[in-house]
Formats: sequence, structure tokens, C-alpha cells
Amino acid sequence: MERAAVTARTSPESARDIPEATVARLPVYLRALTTLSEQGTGTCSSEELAGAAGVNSAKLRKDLSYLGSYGTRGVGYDVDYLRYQIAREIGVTQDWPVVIVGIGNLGQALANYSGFRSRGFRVVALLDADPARRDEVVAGIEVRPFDDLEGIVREHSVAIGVIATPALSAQDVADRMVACGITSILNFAPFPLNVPDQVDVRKVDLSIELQILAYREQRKTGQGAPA
Amino acid sequence: MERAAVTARTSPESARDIPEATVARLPVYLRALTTLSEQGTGTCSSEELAGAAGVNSAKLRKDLSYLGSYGTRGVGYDVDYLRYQIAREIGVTQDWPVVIVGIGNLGQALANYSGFRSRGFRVVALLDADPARRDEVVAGIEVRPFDDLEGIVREHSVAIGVIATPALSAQDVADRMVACGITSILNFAPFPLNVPDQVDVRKVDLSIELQILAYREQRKTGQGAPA
DNA sequence: CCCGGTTTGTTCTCCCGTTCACAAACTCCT
DNA sequence: AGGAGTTTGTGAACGGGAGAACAAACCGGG
Ligand SMILES: NC(=O)c1ccc[n+]([C@@H]2O[C@H](COP(=O)([O-])OP(=O)(O)OC[C@H]3O[C@@H](n4cnc5c(N)ncnc54)[C@H](O)[C@@H]3O)[C@@H](O)[C@H]2O)c1
Ligand SMILES: NC(=O)c1ccc[n+]([C@@H]2O[C@H](COP(=O)([O-])OP(=O)(O)OC[C@H]3O[C@@H](n4cnc5c(N)ncnc54)[C@H](O)[C@@H]3O)[C@@H](O)[C@H]2O)c1
Repeated sequence: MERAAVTARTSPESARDIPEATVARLPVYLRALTTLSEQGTGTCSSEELAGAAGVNSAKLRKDLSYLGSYGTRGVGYDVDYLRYQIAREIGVTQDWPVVIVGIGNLGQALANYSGFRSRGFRVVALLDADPARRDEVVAGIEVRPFDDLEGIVREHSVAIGVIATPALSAQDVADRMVACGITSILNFAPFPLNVPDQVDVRKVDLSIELQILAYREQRKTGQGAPA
Repeated sequence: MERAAVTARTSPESARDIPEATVARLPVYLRALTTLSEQGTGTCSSEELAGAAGVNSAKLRKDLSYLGSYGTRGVGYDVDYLRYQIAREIGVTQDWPVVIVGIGNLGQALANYSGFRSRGFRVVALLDADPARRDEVVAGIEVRPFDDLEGIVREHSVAIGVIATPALSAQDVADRMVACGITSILNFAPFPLNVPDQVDVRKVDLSIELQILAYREQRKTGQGAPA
């Protein structure tokens, strides 16, 4: 493995570079472990956990092996211990401040979602360019003008921004975010954002998901049109 | 590849099996082409289209080659012609009826989203188990009891269902959907659905997206904690 | 102390997707 | 008509991820 050299020079504790695909599954394991823990399960095998997470057990074990050797052969994994290790690896042991820009249909739903808070994300501000939206209070947070972005980002050291504006505004918003020092963006607008290399963007595009389903659906029915 | 046999029996025109990854990008190209068309662009090169879609031009050409040879060497692609070909391949030349179950924060945002309609998806019903939600009208559509699912699915030949209920209800809802004949599910609840093989599920998990960003963010700052 | 049963961690192989690079094909200008 | 310039479509090399399979490690009982 030629990556051994690189791995060796990184910092001592848990800093090996984890494959992209594995990183995307760790949150799923985390959630499954939380559920198991709440059910009072103290220990679980890779088979059980894989079942709860909806993945193959071999894949699960391989994924966990990137973090280190946290299991015990012949026994399994200690639920709470493993949960903490994954949480620490992902970085959700502490709170991440987040700003949401674009408080329309989707932005309001996001602001109202309790699942973010419980997973280590704290919405510190809701921003919207529309003056009519000011003074509105969504999820107990006042909607503020978009120009307040820079001040808020500095004050709370915000690193993560969420874009829920129309597609046409998305690039402008992203540019402003980057200028303020935000380095991670979750984009709901159907527009391919152009950002500097050091800035990470993840996009969520609901229409695309439906279109993928439509494609498969069409093939199932022998490309017949729906009703 | 053992799936070749299956492919062979499908109908003659444009029924090659397209790689998963390509299918996921076709909607992106479709949107980029629509934008170009609205701007009055009649022809575009793979380089231009790739730029508008945010991908590599080589990848774009390879993706399009799975559909057939719709370009002209030395010239490029006819925007409207290519757009139609992709739309036909995906199956969005006709309307797909869709039901949304769970009309809470997220379900309401989805119901109000105009982008689905314009991309070939028609919300035929909003369903919720909470009696308090009945008689509410969201996006001009009346919220109906969950038990109406079967009748609606039959009446409109619905093949695609969207789940926006809490995680604990998601599996029940999915089971009911499958029992009614729905064969494609878009799941927003953070729960790994268990469905028969012939049913396609795509999940959208917003918390996971944020957690992936948090992981990368943590590595950027030398695993330091945020403010 | 030893042995059978269990489960992890890892190795190996295969497949899918990405990217490079280039020949084939087309246009336009002379 | 021919050649220069442009752009597509694809063959081939490469890297990463999925899954099977197995050896190493652990537990408990005798
Ligand atoms: N609603 C959904 O379910 C849904 C589904 C899929 C995709 N999307 C996408 O998510 C985005 C938001 O959707 P929506 O339905 O909430 O739209 P919306 O029109 O309800 O809300 C958009 C909000 O963004 C604000 N805004 C516009 N320009 C801005 C700017 N430059 N700076 C700050 N704020 C600005 C508007 O004032 C408005 O409040 C869109 O890009 C849409 O395509 C939404
Ligand atoms: N709101 C968000 O932005 C957001 C973000 C990420 C994930 N999610 C997920 O999306 C789902 C919905 O989120 P939400 O914020 O809209 O929740 P919500 O509580 O606002 O709405 C859930 C709705 O589902 C209905 N419901 C419950 N059980 C049902 C059943 N068995 N059949 C039919 N309807 C039922 C409830 O009556 C309620 O109206 C949740 O699983 C949540 O984790 C939401």
C-alpha cells in the first residue's frame, strides 16, 4: 500500500485519510448506533449493526477498519464506545455553527428541522434578501438581511453555509459566502456552483432524484408511458 | 456481465443499459441545455455544455455516447435536439404522477415546489396520518388521510411515492406503498428502508450531507474544534 | 491449560467509473 | 476540390470501491 508513507506523516491519532465512500456511510452507522444505544444494546456484532444501517457486513467492517481497531474478535463492538469514536472522527462531538440563506419554502423547513441541532449543527442565523421577510421569526430565529452575512460569520466563526435561494441567486450567494470565509457549502439550488478549490460544496437536488427514479420506472414498464 | 442477457431482451431503440453514474448526470445536462435554449443558444460544443453543467468535457461526451451519436463532429450538439433526446431517455417527456406522504415542514415545502411540475412530475395527492392536518390545503391540494393511499394510487396509476414522515413511520409507509403497487420511492426520513428487490428507493439525507462537510472541515483546520 | 465456537480485520479479486489521448468526421475558406 | 482547423466518439489505462473469503484473535467451558 503506497499510501502508508503518507499516513505515517499525518498526526498520530486517527488522521489516516478515509475513503470518500466510507465517510458518506459513517453518519449512517452513527445513527444506527444511537438507535441501538437508546434501545439499551451494549454490544453488537458487525452483522447486527450492518442490518440496522442497511449495508453489507463486510463493507461495514472494512469501513470501521479505517478508523482503527475498535472491535473485539469473537465479541463485537461496544455500542457507546464505537459511537463516540465515529462521532469524534466525523467531528460532531462539538457544535458547528451554520447559516441558512434563502428563507422560502425549503429554508423554513430546514430552519424548523430539529434533527440538525441534535446532530451537532446549530443554526446561528437565517438570512434573506427580501425586505418583506425581515422581522419574521422562523423556528424562534429572526430573519435578517443578507448583508448581515459577514458580521454573523465573523462573530460566530461560521464555516458552513446552506443555500436555499432560487438558482439564479445561488452563485452570488456562494461568492459572498466564500468572501466572508465560509469554506463548506450545502447547496439546494439547482445550479453548479463555481468556487475555489479549498471550498467544499455538496449539492442536494431533489428533481434529479425523481428523474433517476423516472428513468428506472420507465425501463421497468418496458418504456411504456404512465397513465 | 450477467446482465447482458436482460439487456438483450429489451426493446430495440435506445435501450442499451446506461451506467448508474451517467443516469445521475443526465438530469444535470438536461437542465443546462434548457438554460442554454432559453438563452437562445442553438448549438453548443461539449466544452460549453460541460462548463454549464459543471463537469469534465470528456465525461460529458462519454455519457452522451451511451445515448447514441447525437452530435456533429467539428460542430457540436444541437441544443433542442439533444435536450429532447435526453428527456426521452430519462422519461420526462410525459408526466409522472407522484404522491407525497407526511405533510409536515418538509412535505409542505415539497408540495409548494414548482420545479417538480416543470420537470414532468405532478403531485396528485398529499397524505398525512394526523387528523388535525385534514382539510388543510397546501399548494392548492387538499391534505387527505393516509388510508386513501390505495384508492389514489389505483385511480392515477401512481408509480412514484415520496416519504416525508418521521423516521419511525417510514418503514410502515413504505410497506403500504409497496402493497399498493408503488415501485419507486424517494425517502427523506433517516431510516434504511427495507423493500422488495423490484422496488427502487433513493434516499435524501440532509444531516448526512452536513456531517460530511463537517468531517472535511475538521480536517482543513487541523482537527481543531470550531469556535 | 487447551479446544471449539465466534467474530473481527484484512487480503485478494473483480467491476465500475474517470480521464487521457487520438483517430474519424465535419465545416469553412481558399 | 483540397487542406486547415475544430470537435466528436471511443479505446485504453488507471484508480477506487464492493464483496467474498480467510486467518488471527478472543471467549467460555471442561
Ligand atoms: N421547495 C422545495 O421543496 C425545493 C425542492 C427542490 C429544490 N428546491 C430549490 O431550493 C431553492 C429554494 O426553494 P424554495 O421553494 O424555498 O424557493 P422560495 O422562492 O420559496 O424561496 C427562496 C427564498 O430565497 C430568497 N432569496 C432570493 N434571492 C436571494 C439572495 N440573493 N440572497 C438571499 N436570499 C435570496 C427569496 O427572498 C426567498 O425567500 C430553489 O433553488 C429551489 O429550486 C426547493
Ligand atoms: N424538515 C427538514 O428540513 C428535514 C430535514 C432533513 C430531514 N428531514 C426528515 O424528513 C422527515 C419529515 O420532516 P418534517 O420536518 O417535515 O417532520 P414533521 O414532523 O414536520 O412532519 C411529519 C409529518 O408526517 C406525518 N406522519 C407521521 N406519521 C405518519 C404516517 N404513519 N403516515 C402518514 N403521515 C405521517 C405527521 O402527521 C407530520 O405531519 C423526517 O423524517 C425528518 O427527519 C426533514
